[in-house]
Amino acid sequence: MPNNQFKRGELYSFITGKASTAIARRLQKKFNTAALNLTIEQWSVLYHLWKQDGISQQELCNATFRDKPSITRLVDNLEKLDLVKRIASKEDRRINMIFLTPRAQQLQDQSMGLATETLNEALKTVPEEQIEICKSVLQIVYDNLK
Amino acid sequence: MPNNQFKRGELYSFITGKASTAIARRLQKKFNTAALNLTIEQWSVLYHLWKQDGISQQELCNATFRDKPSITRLVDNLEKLDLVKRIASKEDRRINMIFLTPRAQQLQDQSMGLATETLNEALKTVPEEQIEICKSVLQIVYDNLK
DNA sequence: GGCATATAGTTAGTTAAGCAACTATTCAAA
DNA sequence: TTTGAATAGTTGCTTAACTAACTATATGCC
Repeated sequence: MPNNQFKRGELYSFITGKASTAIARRLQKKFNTAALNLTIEQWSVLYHLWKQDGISQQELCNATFRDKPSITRLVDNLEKLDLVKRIASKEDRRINMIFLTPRAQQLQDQSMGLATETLNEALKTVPEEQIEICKSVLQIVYDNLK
Repeated sequence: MPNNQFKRGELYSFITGKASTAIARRLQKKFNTAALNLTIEQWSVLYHLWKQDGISQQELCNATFRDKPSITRLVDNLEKLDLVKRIASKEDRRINMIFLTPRAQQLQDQSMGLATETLNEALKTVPEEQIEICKSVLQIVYDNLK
């Protein structure tokens, strides 16, 4: 396998993910400006609960690509913020089912709007077909390493 | 601005950067397996010092897209590992110039080889021209938000 | 039934990021 | 020349990530 396939700067950008970092920072700023009092990581958990409420912590791990301790603490903090509740499953008492509170349900439209707005700003000058190619490359990268 | 330009899954991947996260995790595992005792973040600082030794902490902030406290603490930890030294500038005593130790100079070839190897694994099934398009899109995203 | 194994989640310890507030030094303008 | 602003770096606080070790529950095999 050739060791000189990448020029240095390219290598660095791919590994450090400065584009996605920039997107996350911009979205966090919008959250702060809107006084949402929500981190991007917390939002990423709510994101999956808005799709499907009442899933287990393990399912949140899979959905958000995080390990179990990370989800434990994110759920801890979301509980403190009165955004989710842990409810023990009756069929399997090892499992916590995570449910949105009414407070969290209210955040969906506003925060998803800000996320869409951020992506529109990030991609406003990029042709649609290049976005598709970029997405597919990133998906392949993820699949290759998973 | 249209609020429905992105499907949900696409939005999420762009914001959370799961591809670059996967690359960083894979590289970290290679570092650990090779007993390099180095975090990806520490490596990213050394990366710029290998290009140019003896730059200031502020220049490291710009190069690595980190804020000043982050660099302060990364340099703290790199000093503890005997990988860099802070040397106060004689022209401007506010400035710390950061210099690689011989120990850090020895890490360059091995760690850069592992980084290249990781990218080759990540991108092995992706045509060259799609990699170029992906890179350019990510650069535009960064520029749009900077 | 009982024991080994797997699974769900938690806790502890280290590293790192972001923000705000702070010190020290330099520079520039009155 | 002194005073105010800008710059370089540090510290404290909170949130989050990863690893390893842990508890509790469930499952499956004998």
